[in-house]
Amino acid sequence: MVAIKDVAALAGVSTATVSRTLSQPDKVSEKTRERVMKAVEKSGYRFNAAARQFRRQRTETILTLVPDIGNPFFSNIVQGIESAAQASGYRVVLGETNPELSTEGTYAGYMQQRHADGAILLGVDGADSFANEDSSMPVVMACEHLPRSPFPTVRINNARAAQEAVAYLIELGHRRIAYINGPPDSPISKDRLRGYRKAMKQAGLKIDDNWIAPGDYSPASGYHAAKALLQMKKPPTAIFAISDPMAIGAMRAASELGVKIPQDLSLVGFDDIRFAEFMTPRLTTVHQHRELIGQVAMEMLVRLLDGEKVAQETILDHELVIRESTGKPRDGK
Amino acid sequence: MVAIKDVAALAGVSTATVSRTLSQPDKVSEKTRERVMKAVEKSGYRFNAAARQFRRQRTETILTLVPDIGNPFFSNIVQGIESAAQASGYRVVLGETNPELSTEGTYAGYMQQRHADGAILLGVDGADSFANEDSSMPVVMACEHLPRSPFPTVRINNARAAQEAVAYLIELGHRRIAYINGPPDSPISKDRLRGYRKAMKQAGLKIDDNWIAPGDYSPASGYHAAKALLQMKKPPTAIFAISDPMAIGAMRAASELGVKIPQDLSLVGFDDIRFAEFMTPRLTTVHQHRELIGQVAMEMLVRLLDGEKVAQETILDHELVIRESTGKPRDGK
DNA sequence: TTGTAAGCGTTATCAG
DNA sequence: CTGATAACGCTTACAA
Repeated sequence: MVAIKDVAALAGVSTATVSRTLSQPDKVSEKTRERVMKAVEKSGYRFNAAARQFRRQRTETILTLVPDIGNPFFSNIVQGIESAAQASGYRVVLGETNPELSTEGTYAGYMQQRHADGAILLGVDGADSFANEDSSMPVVMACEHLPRSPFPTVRINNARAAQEAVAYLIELGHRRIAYINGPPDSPISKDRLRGYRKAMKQAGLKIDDNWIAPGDYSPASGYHAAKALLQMKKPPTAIFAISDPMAIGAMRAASELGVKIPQDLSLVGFDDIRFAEFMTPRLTTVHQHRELIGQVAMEMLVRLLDGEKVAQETILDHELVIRESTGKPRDGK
Repeated sequence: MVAIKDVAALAGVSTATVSRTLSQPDKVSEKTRERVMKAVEKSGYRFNAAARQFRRQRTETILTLVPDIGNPFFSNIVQGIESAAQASGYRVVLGETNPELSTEGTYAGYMQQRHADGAILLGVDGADSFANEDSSMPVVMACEHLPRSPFPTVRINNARAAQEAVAYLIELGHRRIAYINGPPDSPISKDRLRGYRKAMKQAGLKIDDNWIAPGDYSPASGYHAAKALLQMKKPPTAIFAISDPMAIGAMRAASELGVKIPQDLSLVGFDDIRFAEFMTPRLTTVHQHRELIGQVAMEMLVRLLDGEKVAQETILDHELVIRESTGKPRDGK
């Protein structure tokens, strides 16, 4: 194995000089630099990243924990994280927290064992174990905030976004508005449900508990939820699904039941994934700046790693994007 | 910083014993183990992964290079890689090769600098730089094969899959069948195009060059391609798009032009992403076992890292999934 | 089963 | 600007 000392011998300099040439070329005279680089070439030297990480006690790696990489919403956030990480010289280790795919606790001891310098958690799955370890760990949460969490968070105002979406449906004239939920214990679901309830209440509308259908963000769950909703004796005239994949599932259910969107049913999604504007009808949804969320999260983490302070909560903008899946309800409905 | 030697002192054993207790607990007597574990607790010791990686000269990390994580096809493959990696004790570092997001060459020197023990390349982007370095590097390619590549590959038979899809359209009675391509220089596009040509030729059908529309796998590109295709004087009665996102874009284009699927236009996609079966009409497409591709790739890489031999080409099954977006052409067409 | 001790390859410090 | 040298914390022969 060719190491720095071999290059040093070949170039007739010290190991320190070789190291400097490689890491801080400007601290070395031009002549020396050339000689060293030539020796590097000739010797077939390959830098040993593990040795540097060991010596510096920094891995320049961050862990990103994602509930479901298959969901385009999360994968777009990961893209933002990855490009920001690249720009700051960090690597991204990816871990899925989805319990169906991931062995419980695989990543729990990850920070503990100093495999990574910091972590970004997309959603609260597994966040507890991080909080338990040592709350001074450099961890940033994205999308979702853990109540009383020690970790800075970047997200949109989920309650308000949901409220606006539902308010828009009400404004169109809808009174029976159903809601397809996410995992019921997740803060994100709770926030959005709160927004839904608030909008309904402000309009003086009663909520039938059966209108709140369970879901898990997947298209299949949206499909089943909508099927059930649309087959009620007095079905809702509008559905608000808190993820686009669920909304897409709901579109499918409506189509199978001969329910026309937006004539018979208005539908609003959440996230504005790439596919939303290609649906027929084009999907009305709440846009989140997905790449930006990832970028901001990574930038916050870098500041944390540099020992700087960051805001405990960073709230990014969202936008209700009105397209074609929403309209006025039919008369008499 | 609490290190093994501190734990050793506290437990009254040697550092070797502590190391063994942590890495190979069965090589240590029960009594000692307990004593050491207690000392670990008391001292607040945290394992130093970098030190182990350095000492062992193995990072237990693999690099996965993905053209576009935002494409559900790739992200599902990554899920397969990640879960297999977890099962084998490896970590996955994720890198995007998409030149719009990624700085050229960021990951080229990655193996060179021994940041990872091996790599999985999804698609050939950037594969050259790996081949240049040292062809003995543990690298597995997935989805796409590089002609004369030194790297083992796992993929489906793309040419045959495309041929079957087109043959099916021909069998339905279509004669004017258009094709939405991927990046023209990629082997995957070439293989599938070859399959398309072969099927057409076998049926004695001429191909109008204008039927081969450019695309890049994205829904937007499929949308534009289909728009152009459907506005020809004598438009095709069927379109074969070699990615589902492009097919979804094409559905949108058809809808805007009042072209009914499958009555006026049959449409076939490729990959069978999650959303395909939720489209209206449900999308006929070529199913690939996405998670499996990732898993197999990872398992091959593990064997490579263990010094075992692996097959140069592993061809997995695909299936033409016939749903509702395809049908007989209208009479006289 | 346990201990001793020699590294792994880099970087940081300090002196020249 | 360059050199000498001492770590960094762990693993692993080898010895006891």
